[in-house]
Amino acid sequence: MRNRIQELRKKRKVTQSELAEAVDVTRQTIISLENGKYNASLILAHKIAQYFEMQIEEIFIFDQEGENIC
Amino acid sequence: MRNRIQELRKKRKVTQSELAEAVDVTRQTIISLENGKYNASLILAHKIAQYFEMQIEEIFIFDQEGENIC
DNA sequence: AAAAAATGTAAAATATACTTGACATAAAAT
DNA sequence: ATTTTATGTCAAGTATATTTTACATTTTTT
Repeated sequence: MRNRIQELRKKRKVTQSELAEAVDVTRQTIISLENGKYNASLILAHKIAQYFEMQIEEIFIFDQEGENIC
Repeated sequence: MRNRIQELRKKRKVTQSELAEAVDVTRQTIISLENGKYNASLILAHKIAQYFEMQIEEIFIFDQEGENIC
């Protein structure tokens, strides 16, 4: 699963700190999400989607149906 | 945050075990989600949404903007 | 009414999301 | 060129999601 956070954030010229504060998490969390360290929780995903005024599915991309790693 | 899993599941006459298997989690997880014990992860929310052929936001309801408990 | 299927509870274990703090480097501003 | 602002890394700690197992209760089927 990948996400378009960094892309959207830069497009709107918003800083990691600003986004972090807006959605009420640490800057560290934003960094980790942008760099694919882990996935956002549903609540955080929702807050981020609201911030960008988009649907969750437009920001978080769940490619190839079978999400298998094997 | 509440969800419509149980409602949708019953409407389609599908059992907890069946849904659990379909989205690849334990029956326990479905029970806990339906009974509001905790929130689904983003990936699970997505799998469930796909199962019901709906958008995540149509199934998981994030009421009153300020999600504050205080 | 008895058997079977579906739902629920509880607790311990593991996995993953998120925080905190301290420090390093890159980019932008003065 | 040097200060400031933005981005990144690392590690340890806390919180929350998910699994596993075993058992209890309710609902449905026969």
